[in-house]
Amino acid sequence: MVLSEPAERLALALTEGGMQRMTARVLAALLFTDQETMTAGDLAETVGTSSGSVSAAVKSLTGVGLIERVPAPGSRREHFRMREYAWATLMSGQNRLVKLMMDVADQGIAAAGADTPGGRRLTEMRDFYAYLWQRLPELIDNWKAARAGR
Amino acid sequence: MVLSEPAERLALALTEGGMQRMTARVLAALLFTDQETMTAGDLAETVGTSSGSVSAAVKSLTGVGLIERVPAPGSRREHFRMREYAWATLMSGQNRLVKLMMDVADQGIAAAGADTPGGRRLTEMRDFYAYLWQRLPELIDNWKAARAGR
DNA sequence: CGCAGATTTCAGAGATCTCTGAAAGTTTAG
DNA sequence: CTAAACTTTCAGAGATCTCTGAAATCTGCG
Repeated sequence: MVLSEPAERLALALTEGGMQRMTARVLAALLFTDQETMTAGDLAETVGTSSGSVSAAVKSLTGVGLIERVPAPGSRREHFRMREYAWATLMSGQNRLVKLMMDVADQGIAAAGADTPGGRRLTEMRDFYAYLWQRLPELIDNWKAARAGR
Repeated sequence: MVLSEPAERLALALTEGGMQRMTARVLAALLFTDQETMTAGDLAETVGTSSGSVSAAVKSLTGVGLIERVPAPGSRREHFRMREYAWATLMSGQNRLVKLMMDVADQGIAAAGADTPGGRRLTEMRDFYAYLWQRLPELIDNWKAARAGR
């Protein structure tokens, strides 16, 4: 078993968004598979990589909430699958960056003084990210609500 | 002249968001300066880097619309400054990635078939990014409108 | 308790990316 | 047109990141 060409293309897109290459390929495998869940062995075979890389990838993907371990009674292997709302979760994670931008802008204003040319530029920056920080969660919640209500 | 500590911190945040280190530091210099504009020489001195790195950085920043060349009559040097709505522009640029995700998901559905387990996962993905693709531009336009109306 | 299968860790090889500095190119004043 | 000031390009050094594979660890069955 090997990753299909569309799966590789999707992995590449995730990589552009900042995800590690192998992590993205493992996620693509879990997204495209026709099975309900995949074991670490399945993933290594599909992606064509070492067990070590798969271990690192599932650790990272589990950490950000994109996939989950599935209890598999009677098997000694771990099973994984994508979580519900994985993409909304991924987007929410990006929100951490928005907060960071807001914070560094605030620190800059404090250091430079609001009434300097630099302070004015930083204020525009801070206001923009504060706006996003308020609106992005609403946007994502609306999506979840719309989806749940179908 | 050297980059202040808050400026370095801001550059680091931009780096986390995917911007090159030197590019981020040049942008931070233009953001924090008390001058109206800076020349390539100013930037090299402030950031403490080579002329080559500054050249690459301003090329990249100009390309994505974050800064602009300012005509400077009577000077043989180029002057740069941050553009208005730079942060909104940066955000709009990220939208390209949203579109890409939508497209690769669509290609996946076409390849896998909508009625397979993989196809269903891909459909959820496609729908989510299609939603963002519609909503993010609205969000940014609203910001611009609110800002212009002050 | 001990073993077999499965997973995780980690050091080092290899690949990739970034930065520098010098040479080439460009622009404007004289 | 020439020269001086400034900017851009680019090859290679250096730094950083990623992946592999083998050893160590873990898990659950007999």
